[in-house]
Amino acid sequence: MVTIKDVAKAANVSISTVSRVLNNSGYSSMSTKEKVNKAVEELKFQKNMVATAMIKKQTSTLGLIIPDIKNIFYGELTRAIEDQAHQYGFNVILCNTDNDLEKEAEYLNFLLRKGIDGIIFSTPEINDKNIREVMKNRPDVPLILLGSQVKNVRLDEVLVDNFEGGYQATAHLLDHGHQRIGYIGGQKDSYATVERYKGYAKALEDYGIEPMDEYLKLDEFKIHSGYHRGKELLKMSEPPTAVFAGNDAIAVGVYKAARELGISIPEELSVIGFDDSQFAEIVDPELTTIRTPISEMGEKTVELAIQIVREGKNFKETVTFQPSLIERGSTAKVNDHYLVRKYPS
Amino acid sequence: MVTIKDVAKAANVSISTVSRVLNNSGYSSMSTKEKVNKAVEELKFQKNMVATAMIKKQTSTLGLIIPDIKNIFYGELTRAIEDQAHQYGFNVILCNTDNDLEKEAEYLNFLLRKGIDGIIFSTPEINDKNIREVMKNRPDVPLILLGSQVKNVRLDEVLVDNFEGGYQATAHLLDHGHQRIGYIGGQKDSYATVERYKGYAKALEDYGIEPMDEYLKLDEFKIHSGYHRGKELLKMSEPPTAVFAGNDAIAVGVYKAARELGISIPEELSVIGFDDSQFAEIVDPELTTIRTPISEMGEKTVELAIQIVREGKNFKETVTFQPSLIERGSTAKVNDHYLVRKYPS
DNA sequence: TTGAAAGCGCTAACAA
DNA sequence: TTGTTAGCGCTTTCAA
Repeated sequence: MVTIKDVAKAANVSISTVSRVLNNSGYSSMSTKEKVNKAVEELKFQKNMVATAMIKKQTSTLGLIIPDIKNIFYGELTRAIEDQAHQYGFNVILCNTDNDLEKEAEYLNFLLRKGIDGIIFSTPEINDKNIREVMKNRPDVPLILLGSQVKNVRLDEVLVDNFEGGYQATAHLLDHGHQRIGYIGGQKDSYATVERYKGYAKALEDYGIEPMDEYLKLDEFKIHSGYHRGKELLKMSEPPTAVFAGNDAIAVGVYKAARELGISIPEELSVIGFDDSQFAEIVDPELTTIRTPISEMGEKTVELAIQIVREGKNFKETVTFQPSLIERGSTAKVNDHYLVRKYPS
Repeated sequence: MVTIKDVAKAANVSISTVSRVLNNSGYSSMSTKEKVNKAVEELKFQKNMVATAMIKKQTSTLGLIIPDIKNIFYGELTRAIEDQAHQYGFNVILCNTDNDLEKEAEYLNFLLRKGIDGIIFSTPEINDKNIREVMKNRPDVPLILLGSQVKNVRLDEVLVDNFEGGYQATAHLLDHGHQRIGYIGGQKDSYATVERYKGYAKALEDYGIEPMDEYLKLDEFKIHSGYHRGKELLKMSEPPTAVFAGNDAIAVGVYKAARELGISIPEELSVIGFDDSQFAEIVDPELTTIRTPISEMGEKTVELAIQIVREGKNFKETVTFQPSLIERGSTAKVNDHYLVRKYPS
């Protein structure tokens, strides 16, 4: 390994001089600069960042905590984050926790000991236990929440307006004449699940409809959840004519359930998703969904994180992005014929 | 920050004693062990891994180079790799290159300077330029190829038998009576594209059919490629009755093309994919595909990498996994009626 | 404008 | 069984 020492020897200067020209700090004459740069090139010297990290206490790496990178939503989010981090000269260490708090704690421990410069949390169920622990023991490490909030914890947060999204989705369905609208959410304690539900309930209320408990199902933000809960919904004696799925994966599961039951979308059942992930354009009919500006949120999060790292202070800022309705083929006017056929008198 | 020094002071021993009990190396009496451990607990001491890395020249982190984590195939692969790495106490730094050699070089540079212990390469088009550079300048850093081979470079490799997979896929179609079979591959120079094509061609040959250039399309391993190339294929005056898609994403694109042209799968067109990714079970009908044992390959790769890191030598081993046919609903017997309808006399 | 020297937090001889 | 000491490769005073 070529070190600064080798460069110093080759350039016939001291290592501190080499360091100075390498970092463009302090003074150095043009001629020594040239000498040093020449030696650097000849020896193909690359500064060892571990040594720098030890002194500066900065590693130019961020930790990213998510439940599962296989989940397409996190794939898109992670890509945006990694790209932006790369722009700023940072690397990201990926941590998949499966929402397991112990696993999360292990990762946290590792990240902290490796001296990462900041941690981005993006898990649906954020339990404050680990977060509080980190805040207490390592107040120097920037933490940023992406997509979720934690009760009673004040941190920088980047969110999508889930309430608004839930409202838009439900209003869209109501505007198409649907009255029996199911909601299949993710984890019960998830911020997104709760907020989207609130938007859903508010829309129903505004349209003069009482939310029915039977139409409310909570599970996980996964395909199989949508499938099972969707089946439950569709097999009811008075099934909903439309389903607001907590995310696109759940919507995909609902498609599958409907297919198996011979129910066609959107003729007999309208489905609306959330996120506008890749899934939305793959299914047939293409999925009407609420777009979460995933990339923008990822980018903003990294910018915030790096700003905090550089300026050394949390802003305790909350940045909220607005969702938007993307209308495709999975939602349509409620079909009275269907109602008649399934429930004659 | 609590350091080993603080612990030493609290336990009333020297720092080397603390280091010894921390690492369970050398001798130390039961009583001092207890003293030290107590101090460690009280102070909540965590060993700074940056300092250790500097001395040991090991960071317990691996670099993973892929084209794009948004791509569902790499999501699954990355998850398997990260999990296994975590098992061994390693972290992984994610690098998305978009197959851009310059970007790849940048990442490589970073990883090397950060002292990562090994690099896993998993990109379809592996150009040997960057790899050779690393091998030359940093022969001490383990490199492992996952999913691809590079000409004239001998490295540890973990592969799936692409030829066999291509053969199986094509034979399956041929067994169903198809004679006009299209192949839509990924990047022209990609190892997977080429090997799968060879398997395809060999199967045709074995069944006495001459491969036709018009039925061969190459693009990228992406949905839109499958869509565009699929349309080209399906709009031919004598279109194929079956398509072997180079991967599941391409197959999804073919579905879309078929849908737009009013061609139904599998009645009028059989489609077979490759990988058995999440996409396969989402589409309707579910996709018949060749299963690549993604998780197993990811795990094996990490095991190899860590073995090399620990034992300090490359084995130059090639591990090949066997693919398998997963039959679902997208392939069926060739439909003579269709042929007649579309080409009367 | 440059160099000597101390030190980041830890490990590993070596001596005691 | 323990402590002293010399580094790992770099940055950063401080003197010169």
